[in-house]
Amino acid sequence: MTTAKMMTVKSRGISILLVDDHPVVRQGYRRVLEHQDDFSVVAEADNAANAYRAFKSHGPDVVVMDISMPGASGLEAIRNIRARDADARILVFSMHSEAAQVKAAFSAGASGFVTKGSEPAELIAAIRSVARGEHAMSDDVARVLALESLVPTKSALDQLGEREIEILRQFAAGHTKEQIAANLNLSTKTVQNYHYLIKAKTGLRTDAQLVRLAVECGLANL
Amino acid sequence: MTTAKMMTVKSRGISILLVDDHPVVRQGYRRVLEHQDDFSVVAEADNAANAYRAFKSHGPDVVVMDISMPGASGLEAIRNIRARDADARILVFSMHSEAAQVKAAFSAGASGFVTKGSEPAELIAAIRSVARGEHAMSDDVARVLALESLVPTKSALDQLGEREIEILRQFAAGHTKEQIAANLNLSTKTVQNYHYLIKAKTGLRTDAQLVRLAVECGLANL
DNA sequence: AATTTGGTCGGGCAAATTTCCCGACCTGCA
DNA sequence: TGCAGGTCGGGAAATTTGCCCGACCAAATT
Repeated sequence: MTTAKMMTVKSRGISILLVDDHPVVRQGYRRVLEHQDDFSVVAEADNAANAYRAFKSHGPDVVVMDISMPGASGLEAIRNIRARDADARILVFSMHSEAAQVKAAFSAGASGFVTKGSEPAELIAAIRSVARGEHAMSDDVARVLALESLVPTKSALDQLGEREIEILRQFAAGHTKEQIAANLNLSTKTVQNYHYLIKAKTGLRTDAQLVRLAVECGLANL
Repeated sequence: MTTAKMMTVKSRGISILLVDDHPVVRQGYRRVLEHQDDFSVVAEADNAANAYRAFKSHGPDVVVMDISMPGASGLEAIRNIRARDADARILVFSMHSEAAQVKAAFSAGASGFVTKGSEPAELIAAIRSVARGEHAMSDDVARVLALESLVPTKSALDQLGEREIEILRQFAAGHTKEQIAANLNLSTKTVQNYHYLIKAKTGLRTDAQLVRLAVECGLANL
């Protein structure tokens, strides 16, 4: 819709904002990307807040963002950026390729999703795609998503309700059932019941497995 | 001891084997490192087994390795490589900087430890150091290690016995107490007692917190 | 309007587990 | 020789889990 203003800023290349909390990793991407003649990394950020600031001041064509960052979720950053500019093109670049995480990213407003397990060429192609206003994802992500759209609900997480997910998140974060109950204004018994329900629905037996599930699905960090 | 053979291979630069399970990340490092005139990345590997093979066939001056890899632990890879060549120089390049993980890496035979949160210059300097046969670590790692050598036993893990650590590891991996008991030829009761003891010693209350502790200390992956 | 569906919230109760405390064994060490 | 500390498990009370149930409410169906 309002792509005109973009055009005025730069006529030939694709300007990129890099967001990742690891300096060396950022440097690496920067070199990989700048090896392309038409790419130019105009800014970097190491957290969600700085990403938003950098986006405001540089208005890059594409934001390449690692969503697993300390503090505010990368999803938050995506929402913030999109709230300010509904035309922003954000390509998330993640370690994992859980269907739930991918969906969350897209529904937060991302235009693409590439895993760190992809070949550099895939990343580069994806950046070109989202710069063109298209959506893009790496092959492995597409496969996971396709597979889970065929098989009823393979992802184990979307068979969980809103409340269950919230409790799982807090549980994985290390909170006691009493703390969770207090946080959500529930009785301890209810939290216990949810805890049981979550295990029943996911088929998991151990609390440790629940934590791993939560981490894999991007509900918890570390 | 056997540094002579190294000398014959290349007389001027530092040859490097890159080990990381993410292709794009590897590409990034490769570019960062090859930007240095005297560095040359002679091989890459995406897991522990390939790392060992690549080391055998290329005999690089320095191995730069991410230890958080799927399958066999990176620590295992370090031990394997050092078992074959006690002179091998391995620089581990990790996300975390937990004292326990750092110690584990060094006792496995690593020559250096740099976190991904470090500046590229630190990585480069560290590679030069270990190539010279010295030990190296990034500032943040040094700080963590120094701090924990000053404070009695802050690291929560070294107050745990051998057996307790093993049980914590298996527990964090998602195994049931019964499975753990079976694996170690113990009664379920004993495993329960250890589980209780671990929580008592670490001051942790929740199973989820135990998992996080284990992951932070490099006992478990993911 | 009536009903079905599904998420949320919690009580109840038997069975299982946790929480502590205890004793026994073995090893290294002073 | 004796003590400290890691390993292994029993016992008993307190707590939690596993599973089932009913109640409420909101949205979707009929």
